[in-house]
Amino acid sequence: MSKRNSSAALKTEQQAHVFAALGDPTRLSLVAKLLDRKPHSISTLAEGNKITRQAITKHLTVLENVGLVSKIKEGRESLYELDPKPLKSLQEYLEIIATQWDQALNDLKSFLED
Amino acid sequence: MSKRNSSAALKTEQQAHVFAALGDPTRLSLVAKLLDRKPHSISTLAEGNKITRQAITKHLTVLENVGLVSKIKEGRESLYELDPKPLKSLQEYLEIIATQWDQALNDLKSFLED
DNA sequence: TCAATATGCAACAAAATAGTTGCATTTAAA
DNA sequence: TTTAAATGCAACTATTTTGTTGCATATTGA
Repeated sequence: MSKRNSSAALKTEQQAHVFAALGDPTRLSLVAKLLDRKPHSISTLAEGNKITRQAITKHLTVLENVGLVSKIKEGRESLYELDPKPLKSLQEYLEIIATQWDQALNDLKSFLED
Repeated sequence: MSKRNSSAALKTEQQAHVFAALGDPTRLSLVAKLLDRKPHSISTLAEGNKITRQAITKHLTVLENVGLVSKIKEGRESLYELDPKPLKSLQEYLEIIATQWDQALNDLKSFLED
């Protein structure tokens, strides 16, 4: 079919993984904490949470597996920082969807005005 | 602290539910099929899928629970159609995030240019 | 009315998730 | 060199998810 080069044209499968990674309140709040684009240690990210540090580590691994965060070992701590690419991709994906339904509405409008 | 009235200011918890609903390849493909904004029966939506109709029904229920689709019973069939509001909300949510990280980059830039 | 179509419902099983606890390892600091 | 801090790793449990099968119910059409 049509050829697209933008990152928004990734397979549905891939996008679903990113959606899934964001589909947990704990992980979404972790992403929110990382929005300052600065590296945060696991301990820092685990602060204030009700669940254990180990659980937080697992969530960070999930985010890392879909490329939403990257991990850098520095001294005795592991620093995580956000990678905006997958989020950008999702944004574009939703834009495409929005375009499609706007198109559907316009088609309907044209039809009704006929 | 700042007050926002847009639907993008919903709780993280709520957004996470929508992300989770989209975080499954089968469900995401169902949403794609519904993008024409027309009502589709369960059988129609199940066509071509490898999994059973009953499984599709469950996925549709998940989508319905987060408000992404609505169900209308017509005769002997159940018609599902897309509701774009939650998707719009997600889009705005991602836009806010994008704004935040752009801001972070600008702050960094200003700092470095100092 | 009878048969085919479209769903609904419920019980069940397998697999993935989310979280915990306990202990080992590595690094920084007193 | 001790101690405290930050993680890593593994085993284990509980819950949720995903999907199946079998059967019942409701509708449409010949």
